[in-house]
Amino acid sequence: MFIITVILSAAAMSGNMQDTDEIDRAILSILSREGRVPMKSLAGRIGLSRSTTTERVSRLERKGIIRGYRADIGQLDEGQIHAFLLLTLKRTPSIGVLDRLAGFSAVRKVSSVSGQLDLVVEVEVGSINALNELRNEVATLDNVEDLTTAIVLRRDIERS
Amino acid sequence: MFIITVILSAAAMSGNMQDTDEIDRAILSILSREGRVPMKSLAGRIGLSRSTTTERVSRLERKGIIRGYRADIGQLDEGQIHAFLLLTLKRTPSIGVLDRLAGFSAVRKVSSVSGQLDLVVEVEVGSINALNELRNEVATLDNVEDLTTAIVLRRDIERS
DNA sequence: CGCCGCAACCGGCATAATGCCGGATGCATG
DNA sequence: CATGCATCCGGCATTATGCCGGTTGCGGCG
Repeated sequence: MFIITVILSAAAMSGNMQDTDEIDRAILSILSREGRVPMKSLAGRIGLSRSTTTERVSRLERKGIIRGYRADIGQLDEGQIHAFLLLTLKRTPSIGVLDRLAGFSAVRKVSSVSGQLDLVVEVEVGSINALNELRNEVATLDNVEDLTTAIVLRRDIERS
Repeated sequence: MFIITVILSAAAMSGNMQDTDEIDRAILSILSREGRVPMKSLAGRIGLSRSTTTERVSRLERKGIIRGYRADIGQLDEGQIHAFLLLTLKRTPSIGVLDRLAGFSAVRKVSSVSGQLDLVVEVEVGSINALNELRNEVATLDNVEDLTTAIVLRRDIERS
């Protein structure tokens, strides 16, 4: 097999398409910080035309590399209580539950995990009452089989 | 101070402005899931005009309640495995365990929690083998009663 | 009690961004 | 050297945005 070297108009570097190349990473880097930036200015920053940039972004979306765009919600009213909700689902791919979870502003992070658990949900609320309400709402979501709540008493180690 | 009551054209209910009212919460709920939705369609969904909706969103941004917009990236840095180690201790508190955990460079975050669990440990390793070794080392630490490992398959939500 | 200011709302118009094409280019392949 | 393919660009009709003035309901004040 020959070495596939593509010199693109002296601007882009070599790249076999396939997955994410240098340009895609630049796009992801920008969009992960400025999710609402217009395609036109994104294009300008990475040095491609608007239509090409749009096409690349759509491809990243289709491929699932960009799963969506989220507004980054700050504290609604000074949340202090952190907790983990450990969820077991009845059926495991559950888009519905994720959508609902994303709707709670208290939800900070959701991870799909292997093992008996299915989701680790990190939440931040302003009061124990709010936590209880959230807990009840999450527990009664369709497809949620089991829910364990663990309130963070102390943050012992936090890096990076 | 008097109660500021705003009756909005028979559509919205009462609400004191000040912070976030019912409508703002609707906006946040939608934007937290669809960060790139056009203002026009956002407006349509919450039942206000485009300009009013835009003004509300800008206010949320100015107030810092919306911190920004992020593209939700799937796998960004490949090769890194994230996992939660859910620890139950024989006796709590246990300074010894925390010291030992801090000694592992793979340990990213440790939270003391209430409930049946005692510690939620977030780790980041380069391979499944590394995770297994780490798991074994942690499990055999003095004072560790039980250890559940949950590998993060996918990061579904991550804010801030 | 009428007037003013304010906050929240709406609609409209010029400008900017988007969606959707067709067409060019470079490269591997038969 | 013709064909297919991936990538890129530009242009035009459509849509969204930024910015403005105008309306409405209500508390404050003379």
